[in-house]
Amino acid sequence: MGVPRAERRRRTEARILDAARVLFAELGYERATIRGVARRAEVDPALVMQYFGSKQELFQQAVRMTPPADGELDAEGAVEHVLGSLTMKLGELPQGSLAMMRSMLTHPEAAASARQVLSRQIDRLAEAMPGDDARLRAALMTLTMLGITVGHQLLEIDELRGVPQEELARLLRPSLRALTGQEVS
Amino acid sequence: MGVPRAERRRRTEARILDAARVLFAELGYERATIRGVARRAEVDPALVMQYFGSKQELFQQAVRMTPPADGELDAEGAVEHVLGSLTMKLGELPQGSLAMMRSMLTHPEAAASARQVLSRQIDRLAEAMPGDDARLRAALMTLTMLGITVGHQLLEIDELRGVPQEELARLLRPSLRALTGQEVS
DNA sequence: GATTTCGCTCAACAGTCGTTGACTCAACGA
DNA sequence: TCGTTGAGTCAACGACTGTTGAGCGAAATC
Repeated sequence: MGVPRAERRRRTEARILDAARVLFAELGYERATIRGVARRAEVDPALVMQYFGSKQELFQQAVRMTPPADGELDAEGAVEHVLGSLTMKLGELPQGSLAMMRSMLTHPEAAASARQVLSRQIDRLAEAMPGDDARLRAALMTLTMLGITVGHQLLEIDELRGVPQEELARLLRPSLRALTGQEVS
Repeated sequence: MGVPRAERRRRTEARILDAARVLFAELGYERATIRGVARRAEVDPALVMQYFGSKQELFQQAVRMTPPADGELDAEGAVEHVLGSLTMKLGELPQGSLAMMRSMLTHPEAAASARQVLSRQIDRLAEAMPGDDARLRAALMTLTMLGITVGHQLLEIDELRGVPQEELARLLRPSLRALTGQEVS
């Protein structure tokens, strides 16, 4: 089989990264082992080290993702933007995001990464919202979605199993809208 | 000093349990070690095993808590009940709850325990809410609070740091109320 | 006061983990 | 064709973990 060396290398590296994402997402940073990743990628554990240097760097590479391009939003667009992230999440939330979320409570590096992602989202929402406590309300919106995503994707709460994303969006829209508007004392 | 044997035993056991709760809450199940718990309780690691049998049982004992007694609730009381759990949580959320939450995404046993606690809360809220999708809306309310608690207590999101609980309750009340009421198609 | 009980410690075992260095062998460039 | 590079493997090290059994010494029992 005439597979060039560079190509082979790229494929194996990708296979390792995919395996790492799956295991980190399923088990979290601690329980996922280099040996397990290697076994799933059909590769020797030492090769994982040779390519990624350490378990820590493997995790960072597996979790790294491109931040979504941002445009301007108004208050109403903010609600739909948050609900949109829900829609994406209920479909095929990227394995890397799941890996980050799975470990964010127990692995310091994952926690830092999660804080950064959430902070970016909060910034974006706050710009679109009136009032001086806009950041606080934006944070509450973001954490609301975090809770629902955690409950659905990671804890697999029964009540959310198999509920179509449109219905969730429909139920959540008034609730999120209430966090957007400026209250009257 | 004449401290009776039974009393001494009880004190040491309590010291170990307290240490376990703190470490499980700070580090999660995996990173918290029997040796670490023993060191913090100023005791030999073997004693922890002798008293609790295994790390798993130590965790269960540390996390076990008495479910709050439940009375009747109406739809409006449900919102205040959820907000009340927030109030408690922002003050001195018991170390055992923090330990459970910290590990719920990475430790299967903690996940099961969390599901049970959340399920109980969902049941309680659903009874107080009208409509056939009451359980779903109750789940969304519960997960909303979970997200905010996680963000505040475990991820320590900057935006929530030092915000008085009354203001959080004030901002969240309309949002939660929107999840309670029956929508008109 | 002698004996038993038991809270507690000490030292070690077995397993798993991340990580490393020496090695094999096929693809590559001259 | 020959030497070189580099993808990939093998076996092992050292550290850390949960867990165990033997033993010590003071409190309890008679």
